[in-house]
Amino acid sequence: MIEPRWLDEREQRAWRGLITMWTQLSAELGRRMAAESELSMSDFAVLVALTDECEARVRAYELAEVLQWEKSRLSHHLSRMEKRGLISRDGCTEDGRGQVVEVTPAGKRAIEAAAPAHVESVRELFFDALSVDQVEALAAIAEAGLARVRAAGTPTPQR
Amino acid sequence: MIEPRWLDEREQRAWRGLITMWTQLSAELGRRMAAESELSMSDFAVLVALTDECEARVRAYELAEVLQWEKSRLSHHLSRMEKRGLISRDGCTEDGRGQVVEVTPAGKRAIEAAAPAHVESVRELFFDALSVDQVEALAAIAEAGLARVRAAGTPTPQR
DNA sequence: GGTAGGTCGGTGACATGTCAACTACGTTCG
DNA sequence: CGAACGTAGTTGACATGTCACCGACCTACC
Repeated sequence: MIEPRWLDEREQRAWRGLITMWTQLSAELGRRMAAESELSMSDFAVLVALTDECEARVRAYELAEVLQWEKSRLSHHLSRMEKRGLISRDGCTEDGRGQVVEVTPAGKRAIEAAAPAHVESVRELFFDALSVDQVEALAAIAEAGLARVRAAGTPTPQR
Repeated sequence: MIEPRWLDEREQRAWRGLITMWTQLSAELGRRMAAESELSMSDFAVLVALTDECEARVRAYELAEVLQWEKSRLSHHLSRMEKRGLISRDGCTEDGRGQVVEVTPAGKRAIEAAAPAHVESVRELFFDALSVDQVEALAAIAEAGLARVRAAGTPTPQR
């Protein structure tokens, strides 16, 4: 067995730092979101995706694409959100297999109520700690990393 | 209601990029770890924490501290790992409330078998995409962000 | 001694995410 | 047409994580 290329000290710092930072940050954002609204981070992500689109009605597979979620996860989550009245689903006329997802008025109200505080939190907990250069660097790092994962990752999980 | 300070385009790019990159990266690392060993990423994290310590026997609250996990999560996870024979727990003689956690030989074998491939994956999927400067920048960003979250975050979740 | 309050850890109910399998429909090509 | 294969989405079993709460123990302080 070949001795693996262990992480050097610098990489170790970056890697463990990234893990801990992300874990803590997303946990805290989630707690705040839950405390101040009736939404979880996942609910929020779905509503953002639905609201971002120009079209009000979005095909489920497009949603999965945008969110980069497994179709199964999306299906389960949409069921829960539908039960809570945040979104609605209807069969698709052009494609008998398809489902079309739409935000309900209640869903729209929910995200509009939650968004401002969430953005504030993201700033307070993260961006306020960074310089403009660091933000720029982070964007580049994220893009490079993502490209790498996409290239090397599992050919097709259950999208 | 004050108009919130929405994210500008640069921040948006960094933020969404970070979310997607991290989600995909950790998912792929998890899939690989699961495919090539009997461990999940969480199991691995626990074993690393236990193995990193100079002492072979570690108090549970120390583990929670190092991992930055809620005590409840740790307790559940240790139960599962104990059932699978990866770790063992014993009452602590100095403190009647305490538990002392220890890696079993099977646990040691498991992490030693899993670690090389995991490091390779982390390199292949992430660090190989970054320059030395970017790694340095990332470490700084992670540290700045973490410090901010720690400072502003919820005073005491259930650690 | 005793009691108030903090700390360590566990438990149960529940929310969420994953995988594998399945149904139903669409597409291609003989 | 129709068989074979691909795609959209759902389902159920299960692993994991969270919250609220409990119980045992420790530490001060009277």
